[in-house]
Amino acid sequence: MDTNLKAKGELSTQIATAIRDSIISGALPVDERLPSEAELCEKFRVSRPTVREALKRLAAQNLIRTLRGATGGAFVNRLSFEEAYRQQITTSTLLLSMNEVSFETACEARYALERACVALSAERRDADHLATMRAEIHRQSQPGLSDERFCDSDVAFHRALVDGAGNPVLSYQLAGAVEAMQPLMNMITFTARDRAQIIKMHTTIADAIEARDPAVADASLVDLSAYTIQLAHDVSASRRNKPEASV
Amino acid sequence: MDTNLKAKGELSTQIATAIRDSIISGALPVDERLPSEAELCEKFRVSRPTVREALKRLAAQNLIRTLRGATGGAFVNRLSFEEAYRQQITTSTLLLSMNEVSFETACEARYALERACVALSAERRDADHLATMRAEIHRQSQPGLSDERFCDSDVAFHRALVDGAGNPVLSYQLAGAVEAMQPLMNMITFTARDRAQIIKMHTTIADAIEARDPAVADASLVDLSAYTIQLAHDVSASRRNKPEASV
DNA sequence: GCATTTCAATTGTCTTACAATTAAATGTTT
DNA sequence: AAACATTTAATTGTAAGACAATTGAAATGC
Repeated sequence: MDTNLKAKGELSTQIATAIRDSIISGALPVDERLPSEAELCEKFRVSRPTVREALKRLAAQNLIRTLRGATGGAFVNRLSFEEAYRQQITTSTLLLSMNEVSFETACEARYALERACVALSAERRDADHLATMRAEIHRQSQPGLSDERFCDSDVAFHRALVDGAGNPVLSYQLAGAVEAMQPLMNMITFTARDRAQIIKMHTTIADAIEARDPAVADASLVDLSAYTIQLAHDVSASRRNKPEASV
Repeated sequence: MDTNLKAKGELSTQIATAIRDSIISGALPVDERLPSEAELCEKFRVSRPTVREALKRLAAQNLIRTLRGATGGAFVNRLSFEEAYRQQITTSTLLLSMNEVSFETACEARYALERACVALSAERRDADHLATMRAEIHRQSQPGLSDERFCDSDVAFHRALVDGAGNPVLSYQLAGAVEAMQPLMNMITFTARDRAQIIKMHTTIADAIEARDPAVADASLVDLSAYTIQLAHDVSASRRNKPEASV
């Protein structure tokens, strides 16, 4: 670990950066224990609160975990795909909510990325992925299902579709796109008729995946994309006509 | 801001979570000033170092920025696409380096995602994107270019290709995939012959984008993907044959 | 040999104090 | 009166020391 800090910005920031660099460069391998806070104070010649603020920054990025007790301390975290998923979902969600991204733009991105997976998924999906997709379709067909549950199931369906590609990097990238869309999707209250349409398209996709037919799977995903955007248009149009009802 | 903390985990974590929830829910809008540290101490009934650790966590996620001075304080940050790019790149880089993702897997993901953009890019690219692509191809053709600069230019080329789709969400998603690959790409030392091949493929792609021909652009991207993976195979094979030279 | 207790190391939190920074208020000079 | 310099107040940044909480390991007792 390099204890020579660049003379720029606040101390806690500099220390956090120095440790982060050591982690990224591999100088501090996964599960390695960092020096205790007291030792870090000596190394960097700063007080303990300053060191702690630096460590909290790293903890917020899941780069380290801290344990109390005799054998406690700060340890380098392995950034798991699970944690990366979560981070990406929250980042994507904030990005969409803070930058007034239109539904069309987000939707286009989502389906474009998802189309990148279907060909691979049609080739490689195993029985589990297919079973999950069928199960979610069945869940979506149940009459009493709330809108929220329907959307959850929708996400699960597409997640299985993406995971079928068997590429964890792809799954990680898609997680943000798909899940961050959910709040926007929830704004569209599906009617029973809409649900029937969507379930039909899901079934077509599942059939194509089962038949290992990438072309049909891709085509039906394009249909679903167009239909979703059309739905959004209809909703926003009806809201413009009846603005008083759009509370 | 909800000052009722759930009795779980550490105080600084709870406070950070409470404030973060307020930001995500929109209760604290962008550029809103948070209460001063002293006020937060009173609200949450904790000491100032604890409040500060919580604020540092949020600062590490770019959720807030802090300014010193009379009118200083912590302000809610607008999460810009730029910052989201950077976060995603570091996350993706760590993910790839810590989880022993194979070059094939990462490469497959990257090109699959990129293929999702070319069709849109062929439709929508403007003169600037095309000019950037041409300029980078020209740069790549220069004889004395170092391997590192060549890779930089490669990234810039693909970045322009992706940006041509005119969808910031897509650009954001791709940034991580493309840039995180660079360290892996750097492991492959391109020979002059390899460079000529790659430049040829880049030219084919640029021509197709200029002609607004999605099918040809997609096909040449597939070629480039296959060639890159082949190169990686060759490199790893030659390393297996001469392990003593792979220091 | 096993269970219990004690202990020591470490992080979590609190208190108090002071330094650094910044903008506004105030005073001073032209 | 206006421009400039100074002071002041608010706020974050850093420091030092203390104590509490936690936890594994060592010492102790049976």
